[in-house]
Amino acid sequence: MMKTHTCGELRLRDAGTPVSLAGWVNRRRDQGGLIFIDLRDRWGITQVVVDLEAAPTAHAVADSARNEYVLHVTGAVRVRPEGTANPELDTGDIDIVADEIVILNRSKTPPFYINKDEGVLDEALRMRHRYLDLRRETMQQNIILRHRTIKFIRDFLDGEDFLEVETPILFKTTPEGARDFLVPSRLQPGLFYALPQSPQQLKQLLMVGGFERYFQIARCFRDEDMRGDRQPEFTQLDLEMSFVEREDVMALMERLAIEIVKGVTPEKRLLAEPFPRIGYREALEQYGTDRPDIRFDLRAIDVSHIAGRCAFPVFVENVKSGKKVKCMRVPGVAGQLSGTQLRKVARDLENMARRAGAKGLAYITVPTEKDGELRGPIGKFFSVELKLDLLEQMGAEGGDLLLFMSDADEIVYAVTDALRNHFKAEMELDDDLLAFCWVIDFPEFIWDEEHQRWDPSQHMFTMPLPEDLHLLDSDPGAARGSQYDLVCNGYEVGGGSIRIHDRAIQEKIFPLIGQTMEHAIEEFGHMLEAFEYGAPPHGGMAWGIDRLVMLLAGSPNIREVIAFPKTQGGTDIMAHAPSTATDEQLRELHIQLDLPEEALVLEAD
RNA sequence: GGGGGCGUGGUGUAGCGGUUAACAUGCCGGCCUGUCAAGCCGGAGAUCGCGGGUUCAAAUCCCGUCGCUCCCGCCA
Repeated sequence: MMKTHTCGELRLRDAGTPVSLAGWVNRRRDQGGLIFIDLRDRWGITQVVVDLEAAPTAHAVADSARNEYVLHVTGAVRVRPEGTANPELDTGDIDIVADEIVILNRSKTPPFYINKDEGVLDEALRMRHRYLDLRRETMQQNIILRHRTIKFIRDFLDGEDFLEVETPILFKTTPEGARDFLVPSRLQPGLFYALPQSPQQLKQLLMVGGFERYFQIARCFRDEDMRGDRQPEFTQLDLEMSFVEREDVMALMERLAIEIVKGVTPEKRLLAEPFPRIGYREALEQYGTDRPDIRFDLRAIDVSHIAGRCAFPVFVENVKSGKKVKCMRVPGVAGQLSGTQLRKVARDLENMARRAGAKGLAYITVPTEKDGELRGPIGKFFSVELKLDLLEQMGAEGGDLLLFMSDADEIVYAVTDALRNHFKAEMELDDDLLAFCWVIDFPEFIWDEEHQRWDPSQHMFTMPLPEDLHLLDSDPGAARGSQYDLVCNGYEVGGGSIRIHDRAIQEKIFPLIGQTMEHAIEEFGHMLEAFEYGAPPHGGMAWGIDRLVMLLAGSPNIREVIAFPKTQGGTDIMAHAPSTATDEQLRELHIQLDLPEEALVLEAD
């Protein structure tokens, strides 16, 4: 080995030890006769001192070294002279007096700073030189954190008797409902593999295969548009258990989540333990989304029974026709604003509501003085008695801004979500606070207007809640699934369900979701057949590892915790993927291109 | 498919109709034996993403385009 020690481990106790270190020049300080080099590796930084008189050859080498050069240093550990220790460095009590320095490799001047964190850097530049970006301390820490998280999960599940089993990447379309990535088969002309959107089918078949407790750190592929929390390929903790009910899986998974946080990022705090459980319907009604960030308490509250009696015609008519009037209380804001400022804020919020589909956004402000009038365009429509009812219902205090939404449910949800996200951005929430919650009682199906049929809200193998099984025949829309989603700080970090292991129930699902039995058998016949050979009751969960690590790292997006992520356009601008195939390759695959005119092969820059 | 943001020396920014295109840092050279964001002195480095238009005059205004990004659709 070229190194006797890492650059992060030498201390006072090592004084006098002869050592060999190797790493990158993080920074060089040339004093003339004395040169200091901060040598960096992934474990830390150690200061190397080179004395012109004591080691003239080493000094000459150090003189020519530059940032990011790769050096091998031989010397001895010495306690730093009185008053020159650096408390900022773990190794700051000592330095290495170099006897010999070898340049293992030189480096061009890097295109961006590796030795200091400048905050926001152009992502295209970072991606083009990702191997350099990865040298930066934050990226090193993120990737290390990712490793530790996955290691922790493996150890935990191993301790719970789970087996890690690999499943194919070249497989067949899976029932998640996203667009598949296809891989043409050379041996079977005209046929295609689909990359798995998740190992969903395979893990269920592993249960039929008798393994009882399976997990996998599995790469998954979905050909959909990107977001900050979505990549076309991403990593799941995929997991399945036999002979369990919903509570068994949830309890184990909750314990895993808590232990990950405590074991991997002990500096983080959990908002609540046990994790709160929120019904899907309740989540939509109060937060406007099925993945609420419960670190802050802005909620939409139904005030139809009050607003329906006020004199504002819109509210009265909406309530009469069965629509709700919802109210969101924004504490304090109005009290701090002048009339002009308030009207501007209200106008901006209203525009936001319109973009979310609403026709408008009514508001009132609560007076700071007792017995004051409600202000705002619709304040005058509330009598004194109604005003008191409203303020009590909302728990409103002087200076609060009350926002009113009244429209079709979906629009009110969208507005609620948009408003919450807007205020969230202004609130500077604490990233060290992890607000996990479970969202449960999802509907088994969601109505698809476009295709006029039911769609599985999770996937077609999700078992309805036992008490709702009878609804499959009478009122499928009312049937709840056994699904559970694990949400943290507004991100869905995982989800799972108890699966259907009974072919009879499975066969009821297909026609409801517009699948003919013939088609179902063609695509999923192997599943149906497997269920006929003693499939055990089973259920499981899949976690988005990228999102989980992102939250643990406090990163703004999952690209920060993925070594080589893709851009929003699905490309890798370092390696230029995707790229064209040669005619030869295409011929072997029996593929002809039929490109739209404008797509004359854009080789990424 | 749609809406928004950004693009100026290597990097991060300023400039927003007439400037020698500014500042910091980095880079190159010199000085310096206890620095650690080292310091001091000197120097090089930008056709302002690209194309077109408006104008006597464009980094600046307009249109288009490319790249990155945020969001909606899509996707759990």
